[in-house]
Amino acid sequence: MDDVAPVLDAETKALEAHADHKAELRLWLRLLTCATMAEAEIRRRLRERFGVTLPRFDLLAQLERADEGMTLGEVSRRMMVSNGNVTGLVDRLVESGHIERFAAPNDRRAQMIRLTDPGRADFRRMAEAHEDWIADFFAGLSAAEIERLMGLLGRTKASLRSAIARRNTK
Amino acid sequence: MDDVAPVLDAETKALEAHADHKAELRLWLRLLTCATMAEAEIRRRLRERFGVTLPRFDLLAQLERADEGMTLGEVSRRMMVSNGNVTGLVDRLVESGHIERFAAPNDRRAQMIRLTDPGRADFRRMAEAHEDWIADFFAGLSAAEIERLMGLLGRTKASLRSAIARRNTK
DNA sequence: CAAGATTGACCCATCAATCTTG
DNA sequence: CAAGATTGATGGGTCAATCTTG
Repeated sequence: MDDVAPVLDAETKALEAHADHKAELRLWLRLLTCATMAEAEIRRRLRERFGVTLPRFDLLAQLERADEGMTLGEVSRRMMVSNGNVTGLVDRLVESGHIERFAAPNDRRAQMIRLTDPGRADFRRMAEAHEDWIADFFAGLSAAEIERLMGLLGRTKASLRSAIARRNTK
Repeated sequence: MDDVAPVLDAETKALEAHADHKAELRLWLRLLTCATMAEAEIRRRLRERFGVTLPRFDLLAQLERADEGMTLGEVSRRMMVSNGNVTGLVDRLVESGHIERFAAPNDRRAQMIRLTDPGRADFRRMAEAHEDWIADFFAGLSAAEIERLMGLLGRTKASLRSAIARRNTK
């Protein structure tokens, strides 16, 4: 017994200091793989078939249902990216003719942007193809499986929110 | 009836040309949100607590169980990023002292890299914290839920693979 | 010629600093 | 001083071109 006890103690100690969480780690890697595979394929197809990048597509999507246009700050908040990032994206989308800048009424600090007519037409084609691609990505799942996955990912999202909120209090 | 039929026809036509796939689209957005939230939080914590970026952490992780080192090409394939990208990452990790370059035996074209001793020690601390963070992210799910999610994501991954394979044949 | 690595052009992302306006 | 936008430094990603070596 003398030669066994130290090993058990070491394992117990390790378990207290740093418990094993292989199941969660494997789940995270699988979730990440699915998201990365799909996103890479979307980028590839947007580039190949429409000559556009995903961030540009995302910005156009934000703009599509804002007929009056939006300020750059609003785009930045909705896309959850930095202010400076939006400035550069907007520069390039103005350059390509998809959107146009105009001054905000009532606030001389703010720039607003909106889709041009060709920009809107171009985006509609892309959005339609995009929706078809996504449907194809999940074509191997039944409607019931899609439903269950939605539910579990909803629970995951809530769990993530809590964990991220906990961060700032430790 | 005369005023109803045209509407039905229009809907039928739209359905044929471009079926509606809202459930899949919502599922994709939710999956993407989960992955993005978790990844952003991991980047934030790696930066705040260890002063390291996620790509650097990923490269160190690839290297950890290759005591003999790896070629840059092998790292590139495993991380699924381009060759040129790896060159830059390696430059910065050599600069910070985490890894070292050496010439491959038997092939004078190839560069190899391996962890330095301090690099390995640093990575071990990060990896342990990383595993704890992930466990915390999924703390709101039961073991059974984790199991079901793993299964559904496995099916999703398979569906994605098929869809991506289908791409090149259309 | 093909494969390993590097380089340069470009895009996307962050942050910190700055300028203008409320 | 706050907030909206821009700029510059830095890091990470792609691709195409190049150089060396198998």
